[in-house]
Amino acid sequence: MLTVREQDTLEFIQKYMMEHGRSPLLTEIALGLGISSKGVIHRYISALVEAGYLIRHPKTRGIELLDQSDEDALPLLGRIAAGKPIEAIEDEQQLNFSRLLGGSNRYVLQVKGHSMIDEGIRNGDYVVIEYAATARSNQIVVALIDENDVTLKRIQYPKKGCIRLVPANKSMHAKEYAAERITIQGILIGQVRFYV
Amino acid sequence: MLTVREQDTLEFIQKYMMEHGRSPLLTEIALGLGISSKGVIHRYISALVEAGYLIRHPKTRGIELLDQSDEDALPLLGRIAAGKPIEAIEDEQQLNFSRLLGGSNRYVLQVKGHSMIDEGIRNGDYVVIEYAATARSNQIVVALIDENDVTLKRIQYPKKGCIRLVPANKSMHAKEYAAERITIQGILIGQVRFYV
DNA sequence: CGTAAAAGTTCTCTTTATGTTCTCATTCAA
DNA sequence: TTGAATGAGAACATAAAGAGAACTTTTACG
Repeated sequence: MLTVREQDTLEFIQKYMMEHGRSPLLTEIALGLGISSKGVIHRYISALVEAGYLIRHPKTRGIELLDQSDEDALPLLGRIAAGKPIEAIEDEQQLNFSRLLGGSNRYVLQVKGHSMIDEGIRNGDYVVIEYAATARSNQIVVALIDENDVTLKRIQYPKKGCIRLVPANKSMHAKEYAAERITIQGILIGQVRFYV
Repeated sequence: MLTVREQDTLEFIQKYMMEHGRSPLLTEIALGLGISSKGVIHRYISALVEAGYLIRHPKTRGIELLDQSDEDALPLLGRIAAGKPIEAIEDEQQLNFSRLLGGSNRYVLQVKGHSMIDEGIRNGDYVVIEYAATARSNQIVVALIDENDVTLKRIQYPKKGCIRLVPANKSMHAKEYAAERITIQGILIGQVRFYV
C-alpha cells in the first residue's frame, strides 16, 4: 500500500515517461511535486522499487517502470454523448489500435495547415496513410502535384484524364488538374490527435 | 538505456543518414552536437553499438544503423515515394502510439453527436480518456451530470462552487452547474478516427 | 606500390550533475 | 506519548560529459 506521496511520485514518473520517453531526474520529480530535497524523492523511489512498481538502475535517469497490461488496445467503455447528455454504457469491448498499426505499408504524416478542417483534420494532427498508387473517387489521398507539392485532399474524377482535388474547407476551392500532373502517394487510413 | 547525449548522437546519425545516404564522420557528429572532441563521440558510438542500435565497420563512415522498428509505431514523415520529402520533422522519426496506449488508467469512448465539432471531434470518433477526478480550466473532460448523464465538454470554473461546461459548437450554448452536480470522470488524452 | 593526410581508436584528466545515505525537524493521528 | 509520513538539507560517491594528446588504421594520390 503506497502512501499519498509515493503515489504522487509514481504518477509523476509515469506521466513524465509518457511525455519524454525517458525517466525523470530526482530533482525533476522533486520540482514537479513541490519538494526541495532530492533525498526525499530517493526515499519514495526506494519504496516504489520495494513495492514492485519500479526497477532502478544505478544511473542517471535510471528508473524503469514495471508495466502490467501492454496491449495495443484500451477498454472501450461505451459511447459518450457529445451532443445532448445521453449515455448508455454497453458491454465492454476493446478498441484495437492495430487497425491503424497493421500493415507494413503505412506511414504517418503530420498535417500542416487548415485545408481539411471541415473533415475534422486540424493543423498538427497526425494522419496514417497507406501506400497506394490509385484511389477511388471521394477517398482522401496524399497527392503529389507536379512532382513538387504534397497535399492531403479528397480526390474526384470529374472527367477522363482529369483529377479534381477538393479541400475540406469552405474558404478554399477545389482545383482540377490534368491526370498526369498528379501522383497518388497514399490513402488516408486514420487520424490521430494528442492532447497531451 | 541511453544517456541524453547518446540519444542525441543516435538521432544525429539517423538524421544525417536520411539526408546524405551515408554515415557521418565522427568530427561531423561532434560538430553537429557542439562537441570539440571526436574521442567523446567515439565513446558514445561504442555505447550505441553496445546497446544494439548500431553496427560499426572498421572504416571511414563505417556506421550502420540497425532497424529499431517499434511495434507500436509507424514511420513518421520518412520519405514520400518519388516526390520530394514533405517537411523533415525535428526529432521524431517514429510516431509512437504508446503515447496513447501507455498508462493503465485509460479507456476509450466513442463520440456520439456533434457538440465538439469545432474541436475537430466528430460523431463516431474515438477519444482516449485518462481517469482523473479533477481538471484544470479549459481542459476537455468527461463529465457526469447528476450521476446520470455523461458528456464530453470543455470545463471552466467561472466562480466558486460553479462549473461551466462548454461545447465546441457555435450552435450550442455553454451551461453552468453547481459544482456538486458534476463529477469529472476523466481528461481527454487523444482522439482517433478510422477511415477504413 | 609508398607516402602523407585524414579518420578512427584509446587513453588520461577534469568538471559538473546526479544519485545515495545520512541526520534532524515537523505534523498528525492512534 | 509514540510512530508513521513528510520534508529539509548536508556530506559523500558515482555517473555523465567533455577536452585533448598520442597512437593506429584508412584513404587518397603521386
